[in-house]
Amino acid sequence: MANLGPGRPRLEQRRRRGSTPRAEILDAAGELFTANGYANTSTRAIADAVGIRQASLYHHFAAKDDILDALLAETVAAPIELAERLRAASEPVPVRLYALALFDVRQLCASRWNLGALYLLPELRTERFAAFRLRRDELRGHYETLAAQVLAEVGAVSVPGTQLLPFRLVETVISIRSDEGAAPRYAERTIPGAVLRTLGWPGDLDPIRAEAIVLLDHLAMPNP
Amino acid sequence: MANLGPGRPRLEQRRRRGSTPRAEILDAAGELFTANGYANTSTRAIADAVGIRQASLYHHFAAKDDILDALLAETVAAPIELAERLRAASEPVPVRLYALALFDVRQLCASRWNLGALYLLPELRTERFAAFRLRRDELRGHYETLAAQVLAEVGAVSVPGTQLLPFRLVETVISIRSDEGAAPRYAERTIPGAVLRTLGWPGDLDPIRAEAIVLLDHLAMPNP
DNA sequence: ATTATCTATAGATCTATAGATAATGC
DNA sequence: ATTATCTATAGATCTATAGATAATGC
Repeated sequence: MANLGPGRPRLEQRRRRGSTPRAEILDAAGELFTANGYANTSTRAIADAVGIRQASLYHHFAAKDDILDALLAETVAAPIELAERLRAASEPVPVRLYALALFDVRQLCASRWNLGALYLLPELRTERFAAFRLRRDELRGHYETLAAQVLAEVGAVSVPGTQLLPFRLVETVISIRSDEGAAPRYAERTIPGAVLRTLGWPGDLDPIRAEAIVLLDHLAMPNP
Repeated sequence: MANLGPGRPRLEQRRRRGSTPRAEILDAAGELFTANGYANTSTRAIADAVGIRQASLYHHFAAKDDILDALLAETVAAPIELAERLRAASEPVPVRLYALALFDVRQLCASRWNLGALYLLPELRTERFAAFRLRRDELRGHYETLAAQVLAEVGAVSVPGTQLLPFRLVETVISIRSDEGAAPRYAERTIPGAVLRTLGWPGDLDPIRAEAIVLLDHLAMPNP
């Protein structure tokens, strides 16, 4: 009801999740980019979905690609933050890797839009998105470090490149969710478990999972 | 040199791989769609890359999405054909699943363009691509059937959804290749191996791999 | 004065169609 | 006659900028 704050009033009512115009724009753009594609989504379509004029977008974002960049940054911030906290944790490495995978899978499943589907956009290869690529590389690095430690613990001779699979396995949630329309309930058990299995971890997964859940609770990551 | 066949001569020389105009167009479109995105690639850009006028494309394809459809169809035809032949094979199930994964990974690594990156295009959700989606579902079904048989053989209590992972694991080649610019050499050993490991297959992978390679040789699939 | 919106528009596209033209093939 | 190309263009976009307007806040 209230149209608080300064500025000329909108012609249309607020309709989007988010308390600031910026958040409203990101919500609309997230929906449209994932539903219709980045290049196919016009700034006019975003503005229409928010209920403002096309030109008004440019008060909040200097260009269309700044909207994409903001959405992408949100997708990696929390898992990177968690991975950094996990470095200081004293739990066994398999528990820490399981916790990272579980947290990431949960976020990929539960996020309002399947933004991970944007990772393959050719636009991300341009200089404009170099910073985002570095952030995603950070996250990938955390996965690879933990995976290499698990491999070392298991001690079996492992096939080259095996430590790269956990990160990729977790991101299969993106294509599963894209193909099935929603992420299936079993993903958050199956995929973190498969992460340890591909590394040759032979033990029972249930206690690892239980420890990982407690650990996540302790680290108190804001749930997505 | 020769400009054989009927029709008005081109203004520019042939420069694309492919002996027919159709093949030349698909080669150019494959490059441009994967490098710059489908929506970002104009029919003019494809025509320029082939060395013909924009309008001349429409003699070979009725619309832009027909070009995409033709490219996509090529990516699933060979693995589906192989999967069908594998049903009649007498080798143990793990060998057959390994063979399918190995063949598919090899094709995804070696194909001239990383066309799998187009699977996440929002355009594919439209009615226009319903036939392609069905074909890809066929391939996924073959993976799931073989995976379920391996799970049954292994006999361990498995986590729900585990039989869906092999198909997804194989397709991680697409994002690996997209991120690294090329598919790494170890993918064709690591990924088929990981497929069996996620299903709980406990044995030595080397003999399975050797049998799978012989099997592929026998089935004489045209190499991509 | 500052802020968030609005209206209007420049300049650059893009897809697909209509119809002409220049080869080969019968 | 058939085929593959060509030229020309309609009609529909799209992003970003310039500048006006209507609120709040000092």
